Order: sequence, then C-alpha cells, then structure tokens
Amino acid sequence: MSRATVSRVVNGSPKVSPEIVAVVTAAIERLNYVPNRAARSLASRQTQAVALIVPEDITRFFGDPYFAAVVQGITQRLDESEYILNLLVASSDPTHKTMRYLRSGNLDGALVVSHHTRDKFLADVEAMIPLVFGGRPANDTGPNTYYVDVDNIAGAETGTQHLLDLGRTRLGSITGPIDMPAGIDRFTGFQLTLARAGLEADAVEHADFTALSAAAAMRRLLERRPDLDGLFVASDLMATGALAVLREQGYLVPDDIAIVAFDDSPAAIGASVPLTTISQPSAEMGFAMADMLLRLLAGETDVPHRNIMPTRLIQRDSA
Amino acid sequence: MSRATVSRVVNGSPKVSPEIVAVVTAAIERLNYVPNRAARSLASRQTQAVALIVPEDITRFFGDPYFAAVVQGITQRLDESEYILNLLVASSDPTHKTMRYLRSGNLDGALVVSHHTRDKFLADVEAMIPLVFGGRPANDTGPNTYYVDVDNIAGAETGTQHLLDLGRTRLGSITGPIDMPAGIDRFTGFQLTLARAGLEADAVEHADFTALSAAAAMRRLLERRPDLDGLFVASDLMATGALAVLREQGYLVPDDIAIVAFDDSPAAIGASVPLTTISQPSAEMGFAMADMLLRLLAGETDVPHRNIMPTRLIQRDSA
DNA sequence: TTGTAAGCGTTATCAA
DNA sequence: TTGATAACGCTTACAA
Repeated sequence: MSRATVSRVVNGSPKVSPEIVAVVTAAIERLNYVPNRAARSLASRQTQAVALIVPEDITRFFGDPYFAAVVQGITQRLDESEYILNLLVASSDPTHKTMRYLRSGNLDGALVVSHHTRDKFLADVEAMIPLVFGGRPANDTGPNTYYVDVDNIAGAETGTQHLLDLGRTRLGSITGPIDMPAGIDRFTGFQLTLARAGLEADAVEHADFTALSAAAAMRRLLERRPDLDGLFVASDLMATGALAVLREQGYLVPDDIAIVAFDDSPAAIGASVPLTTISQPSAEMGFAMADMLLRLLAGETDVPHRNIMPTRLIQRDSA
Repeated sequence: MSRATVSRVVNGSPKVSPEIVAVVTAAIERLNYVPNRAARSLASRQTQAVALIVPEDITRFFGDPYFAAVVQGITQRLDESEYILNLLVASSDPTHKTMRYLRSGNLDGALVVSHHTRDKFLADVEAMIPLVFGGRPANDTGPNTYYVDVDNIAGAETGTQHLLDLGRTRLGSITGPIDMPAGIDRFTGFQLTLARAGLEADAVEHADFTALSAAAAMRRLLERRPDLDGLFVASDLMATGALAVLREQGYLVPDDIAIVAFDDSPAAIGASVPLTTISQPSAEMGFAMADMLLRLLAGETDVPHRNIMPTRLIQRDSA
C-alpha cells in the first residue's frame, strides 16, 4: 500500500475503497500512528492552529471574568474543530518574537480580544491572515474586518435610562478607557440618555476596566459630587471597586446611590451588593468569534462581517 | 551564497565569517524574510513551542488571580526565549484532539498547573516530553518528575499558628479540594498545628478553590459551629466567599472571627476586609517553572527536580 | 569557512 | 481507485 493512499485515508478522502480504509484504519490504530504536524503543515500549507491575541497586560486579562467567559466560548467552539489555540499575550508594542511568529506562517487565523486604538500592529496581522475581533475594532474600515460585538451604546442607554426611571437625577458614570471602543460607546450611551433627559453629563471619571482604577475614579467622583444618587459603571468588575469605596465612605447602595453596571459576569452576582447590570452574552460571543473565524478558514465567502449580539437589563439589588 | 550558509546565519552558527553574516543579515532585513516554522521543525525535529496544560474548567482557571500571576511569570520567562506558548485547556478526560496534539510531535515540552489526582493522562505526556508541574504532582514518583512549589504544609502551619497566637481557640478551616496536593497539604498543616496545641480539628469543610464553593462551606461550618473564632481558608479567593457569608450573617471580621487565607493574590487586598494571608511568590513560581522547562529543553542534565519556594505571613486586617 | 546534497514526514500532481 | 514521484522550506552531515 502506498503512502499516498494512507494519506488519503487519514484525511478522509472519499475516493478510497472501503476495504482499504478499514485495513489502514486498523493499522493506524495498532501502530498508534499520529501524523507529524510539521510535515503536514509544510506540505499542505495549513497549520490547523489559530491564535488568541491579547494586546493587554496579562493580569488585567485574567482579572476580568468577562474574558474568562469569552475564552470559554472560544475553546468550546474550537474543541469541535481540529484547530488548536495559541495564546499570544502581546502588549501594544508586540515583541519582535511575537511578530516573527505571526509572520512565520504558523497560524491560519487569529482572534483578538481587548484591543486598543494604539494597537496598530493588528492591521499588519490582518493583511496576513484572517482576523476576528471581539468588540468593534478601533478602525472599522477594512474589507477584511470581521468582528462580534454587542450594541454598547444601546446597552448603556438602557442602563442609564433605568436609573432615570428610578427617579434618580444626579447621575454620574465611571467609564472604561477612552482608547477602547467598548469604553467609548458605553460612555456615549450614557451621554445620549442624559442629553435626552435634559441633564448634564459632567459627573464622569475615566478608568481602565480594573477594580482598582474604578475605586480611584469613585473617590474622585465623590469628591466633586458627594450628592450623586445614581451611577452607571462600564463593567461589573469596576463596579465592585466602586462599591468598596462607597461602603467605606458610608454610602448605602442602592438607597443613597443606585448603580447599574455592564457585563453580567460572575462578578455581578458575587458583588457585596448584587449588581443590576447590562447583560451581554460573553460566552456566546466567544463562540461566535471562533465560529466566524472557522468559516473564514473554511473558505466560505458569505461570512457576515459583523455579528451584533443583544444586551438586556438584569435587575438585581444595586438599582 | 548557498542556502546552507544562510541557514547558519539564521541560526547564529559561530562558524560563519563576519562579512557574510553582515551581508546575509542585511538581505534578510531587506527581504523581510522569516523562516518557515513548519519546515524548520521538520528538519530540526524541534518545534520551539511549549504548552500550558490546564486540566481544569476554564472559568475556574481564569477566575483565580493566583493563576493570573503564575501565567504572568511563565510568559515573562518565555518572552526571553524563542519559545511560544500553546494553551491546552484539557479537562481530566482530555479530548481525543488534545492527546493527538500532544503526540503529534508538536510540542517540545509542557507546563502543568492545577492538576488533580484524577489526571492520570499526564503520566503519558510525561513519557513523551519534558513536563514541569506547578505544584507537587499527585504522584511524585517518576525520575522525570519536575515541579515548582511552596511548602504548603509549613505555610498552613504558620497561618494556623498565627490564629492561635491571637488567642483564638475555636478554629475551623475551609480547605481546597482533597484531590489536589495543595488542598491536602494545607489541610494537613492546619491539622498538625491544632494537634500540637491539643485542639480538635473537626470544624472543617471542603471546597474547591472557588469563592462560591467556599461560601457554601462557610454556611455549613457556621451551622455546625456558630461559635467559631478563627478560620484558616486555603485560598484568598475562597476567603472572599467566606467573608460574604460572614457579613451576611452578621459576624464581624476579625472581631468575631479572625481569618487567615493563602496566596496573597490581588484578591487579598481587594477583599472587603483586607486579608491576612500566607504569601507565595506566584509570579516567581511561574517564572521558575518556565525556566526549569527551558533548561530541560536545552539539554541540561543537572536540573534539580524540585524547586520549593518560600512562603511568609502577610498581616492585614482579617487576623 | 563554505557548499553539496541528503533528508525530515507529509500532501498533491499526474499517470496508470 | 491506486501508486510514483515531486514538491514543501529548512537543517545538517559530509566534502571541499
């Protein structure tokens, strides 16, 4: 039997007689044969590997339960495929090594989460291999741009409106970083809603999606506006930071200050005051990202460029 | 110029004349040449890739800041090398795909974190490629077993003793899972210390290193022993879960119940009551793991099989 | 120090 | 449907 035939069996070619398939399969089983990936990649020009690019400090990445859910969704989809996942923790100034790896033809495609406007190296990557973003990319222009996201503006509007509906009138916000679309959009939703209500959106402090930065922001906010009665925070994790400061300063939540957060991650339930929050389907988003990439890799031509998933208000105790 | 010479330059062979090196380097730069990894692996029988095997639910893995620190240390060391990291999230029953990947010669070595006694597939992996464990492996027998750990027993003894020194006499413990060495050892340290003091170690509940499981354990404990005055919890994350229940039930920490935790992760500082905890150098441990593996891959023969790092008591507010 | 040439383990093309 | 045989892009003896 020629090795060409064996190769056909291994790759499930339809044009092999059933008997031969049986014999080869048995032999493979018996010999415990596993094809060498390097040889395979070399010959087929495919690697069966995709990367998860995280242009972020790893502590921050791991620290936010939102990412845990996204990665969970990604691995879940990938588990159904033959692709494996490479973790590339690349700061905004990716190491020489990372870029080399990206261009050494070692990846069929890549997923990007938590990217900032400053991450311009991603444009180069996009030119090399299919890329799918988690969250609208900072520069949503290219014809090769694919992403999964939620309507952050609408979500923030819903959250802010909920505060208004509760009768709160002195609203503030702790935003995400203004160099990330998710940070900007949620802030925009807050502003839009306040503008519609004829209110001033000036009780605002920026943070960077960490609990620590949010705590600092909360302190600054309280100093300027000790009479706040409502707060929209751009993520659950940040809300936990804000909550800690509020308790420390004797504010009661939701009595004194009502809080609406964003994500509906485990942090929302685990918070000292269970958080009313805008839910986004994080795991499903990860799943959808991987699915989109896989379709691209399969050569499908009708893959939609964006997949905007729904958000909804989850009411708990904080507002 | 022959391609052999180019290969030598690329691989930094010492036996190439400086002028040629210069010329080739310049050409590489100009042409933006990056060697093809697959071809390289095929010829050299090396992949320059190592895996991080996580035999754990991904949510749990991401949820614990301890792992964030370990991974941070790992990537930090790997960044100095030419190796890249593959993330293999393999439950205790690894998928066929995962095992295939492991045996397809695609990895030069692997790092393992958070493993349980039930993860017997790791023995097979260890027979194939160098393996370094984060935490003493469940079956520390093989001549190929390498790991980085802290002395969990001693750490737990220090923590428990601190509670005793505070004058607390009705001590309880929320342990880690008893199918993980870290869970077992910290529990042992607690028992040993109590035995030395002539105290009964029966106010104990097992949990699984998550905040949620610890909250449940705390409830069970309080039901049985409402008069507890000291608590040793096997991780910071679990302590936050316990803290929530204690507050909910009106206990004051540390007044009513003093708590000593373990890890000294960001969760310790961020807790509603900053935690007195046993610090372990998590990031350094990750760094040491990667370093150990790299030395093994470099063919060093005198690599010590175990690297036990120090713990120390960090006093904050909870005890 | 440099070049020649033989692999490395597959897939893919082309005949048969 | 099957089998030769040529790539795939690099490393590495071995020669020169």
